[in-house]
Amino acid sequence: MIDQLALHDLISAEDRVAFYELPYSSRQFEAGTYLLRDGEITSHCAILVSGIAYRHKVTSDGSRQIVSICLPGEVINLQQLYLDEADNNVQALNQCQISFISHAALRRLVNQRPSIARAFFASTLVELSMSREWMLSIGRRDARARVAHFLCEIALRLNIDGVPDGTSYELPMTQEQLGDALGLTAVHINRMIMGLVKDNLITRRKHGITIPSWERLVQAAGFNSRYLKLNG
Amino acid sequence: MIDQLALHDLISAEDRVAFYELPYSSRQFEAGTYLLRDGEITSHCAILVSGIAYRHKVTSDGSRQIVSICLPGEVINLQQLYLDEADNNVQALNQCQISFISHAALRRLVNQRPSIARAFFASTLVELSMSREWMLSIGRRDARARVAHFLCEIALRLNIDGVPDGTSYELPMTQEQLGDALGLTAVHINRMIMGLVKDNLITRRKHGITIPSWERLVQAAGFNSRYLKLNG
DNA sequence: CGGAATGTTGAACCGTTTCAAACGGAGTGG
DNA sequence: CCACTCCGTTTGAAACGGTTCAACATTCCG
Repeated sequence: MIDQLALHDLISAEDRVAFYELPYSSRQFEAGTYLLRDGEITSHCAILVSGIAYRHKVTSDGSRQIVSICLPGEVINLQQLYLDEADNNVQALNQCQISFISHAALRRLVNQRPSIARAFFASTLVELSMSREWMLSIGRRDARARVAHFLCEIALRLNIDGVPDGTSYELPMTQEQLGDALGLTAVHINRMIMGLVKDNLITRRKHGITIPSWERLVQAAGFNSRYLKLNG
Repeated sequence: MIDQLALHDLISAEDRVAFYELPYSSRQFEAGTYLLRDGEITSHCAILVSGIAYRHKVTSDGSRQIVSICLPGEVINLQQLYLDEADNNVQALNQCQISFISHAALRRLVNQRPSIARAFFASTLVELSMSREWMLSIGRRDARARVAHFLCEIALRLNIDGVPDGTSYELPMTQEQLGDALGLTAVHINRMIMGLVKDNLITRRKHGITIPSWERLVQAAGFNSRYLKLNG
């Protein structure tokens, strides 16, 4: 099943059927395995059907920056459909199910069906928009707001219709990974999370996050959901 | 003239002609004027024909992050072709000439000509790739490497065939703007630039940057051009 | 159960910021 | 042509946010 592909509302029912009829294969990957490797040249597009993954890059002296979180429905390596080599890595955070569709088949479909091309284009534009907001976070928000903002973003992307007070979700990331995502140290992430818990902006159980008051967390984060383009 | 649109090599000669025949209008903008405003809904795509601009976002408490530099050939607001509202600002750094093409005309063309759709898609993917590297800079490189890396990127984007030693270019940015681009303070930018000059990694005259040794600057920056996808 | 990975806490340190003051160049008006 | 102002650059000193290192607690997992 590749139902979860976020084809937005831009795609017609007929085109959706055409998409679903493409031949594909499916595989499971354990937490920690690479779904895409820097330097790799792929022949298939990989769609994340279930699970969570992260995309990261590494500097020449070895420090790592996570540049995005991949949620179900996203094509992990759309870039390689038109640009040759991958310049980033994608790694599974928990058990991930991936569907593969050959570049050839997808290119053919995209050339024949403008509405599908448009859907891919739009999803890439949203990704670009998210990465701009991510830059704003890393560059200009202090550590506390950065963590809060990240938690807001994930909450909303997992609950696209809104985040009622008391919403909780699983965030299968270590504090080290959070640090790499937000340009901070694991130690400092820990202190910030502790702070958020102390101020009752979130509560935790293992990797489960609960948000008692969406409004207060949004306030602490300076979060504005507009950049996620959720409402078509 | 909208010749400079970076349509890559992906587009056929025939399609290029079709593109150039689209009706468009052209205008000049002074340094400092907004070419795109947060919240704006546009009916035309704007192509930067000459001049340099920057794209930025602002946090809820007013600090600014520049998220990309726009060079000639780029479509400034491609995002608004498929997503409604702009969520970022674009401002001219020097005198800019902009060509406008209506969304309607461009959509029609893109629907009819897959190779043009592909070119826009590819250029968006490159922009995404650049923004990922930018995140890596802001998140994980120290101030000196960040400045050096930025100077490398601009040098290479302006001289896509390579940067021979002694290359120089105009960078019409204040140190405050550089700070906003790199997530630093104007004061600290100044110290870092001073340091680069002292170590003879760059020389300056007003806003002109000269690179005596590309290799040494690349070394200081930890720069790898791969993410720019310059070679098709 | 035992060992490794992750989370927590404290203290010292350091890169960057902040604040403040001086400097230089470009443009303006007298 | 000089005096004045404005904006951006330069420099110094103090303060701060986040890092580093190190030790210990906890959870995870075979």
